[in-house]
Amino acid sequence: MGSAIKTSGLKPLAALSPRPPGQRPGAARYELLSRSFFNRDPRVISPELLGKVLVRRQGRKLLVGRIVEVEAYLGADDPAAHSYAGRTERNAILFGPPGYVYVYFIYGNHYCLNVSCLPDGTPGGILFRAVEPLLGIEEMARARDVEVNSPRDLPKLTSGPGRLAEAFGITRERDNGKDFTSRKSDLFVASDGFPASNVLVTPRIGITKAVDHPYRYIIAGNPFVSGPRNLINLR
DNA sequence: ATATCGATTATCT
DNA sequence: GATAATCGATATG
Repeated sequence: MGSAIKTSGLKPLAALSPRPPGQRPGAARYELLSRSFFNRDPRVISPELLGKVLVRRQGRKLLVGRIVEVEAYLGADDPAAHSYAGRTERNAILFGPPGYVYVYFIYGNHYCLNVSCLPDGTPGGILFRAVEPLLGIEEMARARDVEVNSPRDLPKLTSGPGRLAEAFGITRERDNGKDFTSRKSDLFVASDGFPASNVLVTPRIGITKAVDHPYRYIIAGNPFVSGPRNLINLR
């Protein structure tokens, strides 16, 4: 506590995350993603999720981040997935209908945000690994207790699954089970018309099982992608 | 720049 | 009792 947070005047790295021509962040029109969008294989959804925006309504404030990195997790075929060993109380959301928020707590410290995929009864999900902050940067900096003095500091806010969860105030207690496709929800995903480009597929990171599968999807070159810069191994 | 390590707790064996 | 879909700090080149 107590460390000053200076964000006044800071803008998102607009050059690196272009919007539709002439559109400013506050003017974005968000189009919700549908239930059927998530009712598919997470490996098909993942690249389409890149470039979409994650939105948190916080009272009057809006927290918005451009999705730049996700990972797909499957069911019985995927030893790295939480659903691999079958349904439990913790992972129940992954076995439910598509488009719902799955949050888990890890390493005694961090929350991670996922969305359920595939039809009711078939497990699968997508882990949100990094977003580029667009709106609510001051609020994110406060939530992270990070000092942002230059654009170079911005990745500290939302680059990494634990970081983005903290920046958006995401916890299991607060958010697990929410409908990701409802505007009534205070946490949802939407399209603002920005088309994802330069999508690259790599092996997933931070796991010890099934490390060979290329199920990590990133916007190549985007500075908010997490992990070592060299971990952009093509497969 | 890369490598290693400690923190801290819910969940599962 | 061990592990974990992580992070931040420290050490070393």
